Amino acid sequence: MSIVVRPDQPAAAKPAVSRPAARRAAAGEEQPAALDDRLGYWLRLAQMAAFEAFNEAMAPLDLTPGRLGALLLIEASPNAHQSTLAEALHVKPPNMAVMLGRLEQDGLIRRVDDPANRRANMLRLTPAGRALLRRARKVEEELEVKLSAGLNTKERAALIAALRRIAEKS
Amino acid sequence: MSIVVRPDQPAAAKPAVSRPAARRAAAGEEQPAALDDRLGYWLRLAQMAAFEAFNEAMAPLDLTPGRLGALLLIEASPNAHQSTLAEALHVKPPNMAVMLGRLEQDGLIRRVDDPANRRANMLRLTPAGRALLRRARKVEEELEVKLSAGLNTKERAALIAALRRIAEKS
DNA sequence: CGCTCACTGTTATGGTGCATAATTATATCG
DNA sequence: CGATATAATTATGCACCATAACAGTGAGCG
Repeated sequence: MSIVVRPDQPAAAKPAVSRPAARRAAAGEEQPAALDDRLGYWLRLAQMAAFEAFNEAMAPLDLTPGRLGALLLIEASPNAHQSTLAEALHVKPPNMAVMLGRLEQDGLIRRVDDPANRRANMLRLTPAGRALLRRARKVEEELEVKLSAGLNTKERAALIAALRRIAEKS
Repeated sequence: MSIVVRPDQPAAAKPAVSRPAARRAAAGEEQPAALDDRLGYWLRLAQMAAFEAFNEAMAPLDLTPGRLGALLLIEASPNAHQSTLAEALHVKPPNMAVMLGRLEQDGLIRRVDDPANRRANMLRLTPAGRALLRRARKVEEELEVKLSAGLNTKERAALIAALRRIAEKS
């Protein structure tokens, strides 16, 4: 992909104005747009591509990253409370509530009153939820393979480690 | 961050950091959290962290990733058309229009009629736009340093290359 | 006990980003 | 000329996310 945009017009007038001499020297030719060696920029584009691929693959299962994340965590930690889940998924409690409401309506999870704390709900997968999760895992594996195509195992691990360091910065 | 949620045990010991699936498997535990060795998952979290850091740093300049990207591209490619810019930034034309409208209102860019095509606008930075860009570059550099802290030059390059490959998959 | 305060979850509400559809003006081509 | 394509814009709707306000419950303390 090209970052530097070429005006349709043969640009008779070069900028001639102050163009910060960042590191244009390395490119040798025209000025690089200063966008394509930015971590944040590629992070954004990569995430968008991954998101799109995910949606496409999971559409038949009616799963979004958030929904799948919730199901996975509920499976891994049955009887977890909503607030705990919300924190783990970086979702605000109000939005967690509506999302779980939909999951429950779809018959994928159940909310069981916690006898030890009648304010709280314990979350559990229904059989349907478990079944969906099995299907999702297959789809997700293929997706992961596609995403990390071109990366060997070691590169992939390094990538995840790097992303993790960035993510855990805040 | 911990992926496996423990509701009952009040997380006696701090969950510490998440544990890679491999280590868990070696430890004989059978239920992996299944979230923390996913490219898509960490991509999302890293992007969120980067986005947050960006917003915080750029708030005084009233810049978003999109706005900054537009300014940078306009600087690099003066007289570019809106549609070209929209494509480069992965923004739909309608949204590009309102965004550029705001940039123009803020006195950062100008829309000049293209004499060769009276439907199109040629985009240029105003002096104020150039000035803001100078400030933004400084902020952005510090930000980039923070983001890639813990990564040496080579690792950073590898990370960007990997992200790029993912982004360009679609 | 009764009061206050913290917590769990929920609903209501608003902003923002992004997408599509429709509109206007211009360009291009048969 | 007339049909179709392009560039930009406006209008509109939706999904996501955040905050605020609320109801029900638990827990500490005089």
